[in-house]
Amino acid sequence: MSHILVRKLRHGAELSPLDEAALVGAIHDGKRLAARQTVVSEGDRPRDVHVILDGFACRYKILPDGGRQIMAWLVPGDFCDLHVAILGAMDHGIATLTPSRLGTIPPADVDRLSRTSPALSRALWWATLVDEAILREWLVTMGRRPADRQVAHLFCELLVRLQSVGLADGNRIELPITQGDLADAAGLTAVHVNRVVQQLRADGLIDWSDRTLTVHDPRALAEFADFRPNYLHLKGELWSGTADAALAGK
Amino acid sequence: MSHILVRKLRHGAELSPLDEAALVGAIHDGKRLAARQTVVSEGDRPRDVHVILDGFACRYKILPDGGRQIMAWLVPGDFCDLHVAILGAMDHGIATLTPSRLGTIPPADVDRLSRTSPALSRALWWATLVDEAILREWLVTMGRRPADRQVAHLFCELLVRLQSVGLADGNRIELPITQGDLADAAGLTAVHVNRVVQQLRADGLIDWSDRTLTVHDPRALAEFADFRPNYLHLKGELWSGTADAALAGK
DNA sequence: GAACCCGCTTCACATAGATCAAGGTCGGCG
DNA sequence: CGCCGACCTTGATCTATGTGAAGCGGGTTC
Repeated sequence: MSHILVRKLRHGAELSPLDEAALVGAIHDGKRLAARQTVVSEGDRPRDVHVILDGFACRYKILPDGGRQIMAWLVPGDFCDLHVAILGAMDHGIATLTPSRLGTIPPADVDRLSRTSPALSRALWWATLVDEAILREWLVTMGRRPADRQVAHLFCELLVRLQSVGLADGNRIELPITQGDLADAAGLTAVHVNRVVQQLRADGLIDWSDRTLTVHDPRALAEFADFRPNYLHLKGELWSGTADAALAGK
Repeated sequence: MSHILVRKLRHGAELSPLDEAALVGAIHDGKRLAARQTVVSEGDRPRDVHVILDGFACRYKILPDGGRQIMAWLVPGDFCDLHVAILGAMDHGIATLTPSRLGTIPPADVDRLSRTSPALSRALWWATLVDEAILREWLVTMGRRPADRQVAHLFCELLVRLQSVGLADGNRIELPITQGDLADAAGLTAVHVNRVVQQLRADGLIDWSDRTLTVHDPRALAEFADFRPNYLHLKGELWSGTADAALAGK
């Protein structure tokens, strides 16, 4: 099976075998980290670009009162800091949520690859723009959707994202994060997330136990959450027939 | 005075006079739009790239219940849809908030410029990455900050962004948007935004009348809002001495 | 200059979600 | 093998913000 990063980026551009080989060749097998370890801190200027090869991590900021807001899940295939070189210092931190394996790529190689291959250049742009699109959708969710829809929406997104890189077993994914983590991402309280999750379970929409999330009926959950995967800009007809099609026909 | 787009992008890269001329030369003077007009709709694949030359616009999504979430302010110098070509269809809409003037750039020219000039390429990346950083900060604000801080934070950000492109008169900016618009951006209600704005006025932090926002003491407002401009990744020492410096010394 | 409309303001009341607090369960570690 | 620390669960109560409704002022239209 192909490299996780290749599986992801194929959604963003048509990569030639040469592109794929060059990309994989640039990845240095990096460190393993335990759960809840800092990968990069706010203010850092990391030397290398990090890629998640295995495990879950997140982007976050800490507030003066000690609160934490998670602004993105980083799952296998995701870049942590593709373009720090351009921005200078990190404006947020990155930490693992579960034991993880990270790869690194020297920034010079990133530059070279994207100058050499139009397809890779496009793929890297695509990955960045999708990250941005996800942020926009999270903003909508936090701003305008009630807590239960919000949590359901996060579940839908995670399912699709993991499916898109071949890390799902049907409608079941490994989701070894904590309800507290989920709360920090949703802008809710752990207590309230707990109540919401239990309701989703009681409604037969999901099962979440043994670090495994099972979505019994993805279309029903998507309907409930008002989840439309268009913002993930994936190739292929993931979940064809969801509200996505409804929008297209509008 | 130089072109608004140049003034903005100079924060992202060292542009040579040639770069600047090439960039400005690529901009076609576009249409004028009244307030509250759609520029691009969700699902569109706009032919040209749009730049705001004058006025205020926003990115937004509409929810099934009719609610609107604004996900970004677009002010003069901002790109509306720099990379639709890569993503395919727009996953959100763009609309003017005030009467505006838009420029357009053919996507082929964008490609050419960024292939030809490393500095321009970097500047375009920078603009995109800053948009993303702003989204992250908004997420933090919506998730973890109370309504009054949230509104104050938006004011701080707007002030700095407009200052950075020379559109502020000291600590005063033209802010011809509606309290309802502000509410749609903050994920609040117009009623509640009204209460909060009045409180900020009563506390002597701001004045907002005649479509003009005056920040009496930027450092005090920033302190109140927990605003640190680092995420805007601007050149120069805007507001040096704010909490930003505190973080650096941490 | 009357009629309107839009945005601002205020008030009374409702509620989603926060907060505080107390168990309970389970896996890891001494 | 028993303790301890994370995490989950539940309950009671509080509060920030939403909802619904009404009035007001200024600018625009006819």
